[in-house]
Amino acid sequence: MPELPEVETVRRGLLPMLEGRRIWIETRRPDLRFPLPPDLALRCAGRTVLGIDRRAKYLMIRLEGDLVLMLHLGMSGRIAMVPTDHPLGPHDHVIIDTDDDRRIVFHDPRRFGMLDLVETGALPMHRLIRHLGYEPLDPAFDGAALDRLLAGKRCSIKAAIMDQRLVVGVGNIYACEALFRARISPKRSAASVVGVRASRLVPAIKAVLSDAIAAGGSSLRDYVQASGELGYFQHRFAVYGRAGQPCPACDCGQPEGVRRIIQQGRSTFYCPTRQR
DNA sequence: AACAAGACCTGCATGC
DNA sequence: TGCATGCAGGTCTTGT
Repeated sequence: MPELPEVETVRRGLLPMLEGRRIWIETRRPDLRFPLPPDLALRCAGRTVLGIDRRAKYLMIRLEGDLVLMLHLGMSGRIAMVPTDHPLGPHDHVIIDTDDDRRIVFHDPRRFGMLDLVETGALPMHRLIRHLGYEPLDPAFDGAALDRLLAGKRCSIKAAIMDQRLVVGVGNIYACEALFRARISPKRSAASVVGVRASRLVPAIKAVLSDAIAAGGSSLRDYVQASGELGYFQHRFAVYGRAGQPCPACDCGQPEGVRRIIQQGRSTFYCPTRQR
């Protein structure tokens, strides 16, 4: 269920367990979104983890020897720390064991997730990385950048901010939440978001993502202790999943409340009164 | 060139 | 209970 905040929270949870540790990988199923590199386990065996970065929704586990283990959680991917004698299930596809006897499990029922091993120098040109747009929390992603990205775009503003070639990390939930916060209708054409609307959107995107990361970070320690899972947390959304409920920010006076529509085959939630 | 639709998978909630 | 349907937080590929 990961968008950028969940992936970032996984990164922060994983880092203290893996940084500086030697790791051994076991692949229990070769076919995730695409086939795993066949020699993945062998090439990683016993290498030390130097650090973990994030680019878009990809985790980049940096290994000694100029290798990077790329991990994407897809729709249903989860990372958990489990005891080494914990029984493994049918969807526990990849196991990472450390030299201090910890075990990390990558669990992904739908198998839209992926894992790849690339040389550090080749990473920027990796086919899945090459076309990615701005990091939304990077200061370089500002109003002027958004203006350039949206100019001439005829798709909806929601489709635009979910387009990973423009800005990364914003998935279906946080697209809805950011547009709500910026009071912009998700149906509006991207190119029509200019002026005062555009000036609200960049801060809104940064704020919803930052708030969610903060919420994940604050719950992470307890959550790890409870279940072993890293990076999943209860988070309250203003509009996502709240069709029919009253708009939390205005008194619309309409009985319908938060409206649900379909855009690009995905559910969109918004307040038609507040968002224009 | 830009956009929408289809594809990939499984699990879950709902309704008959 | 069984079965069909629709839905789910992603994104690459295909088709118009």
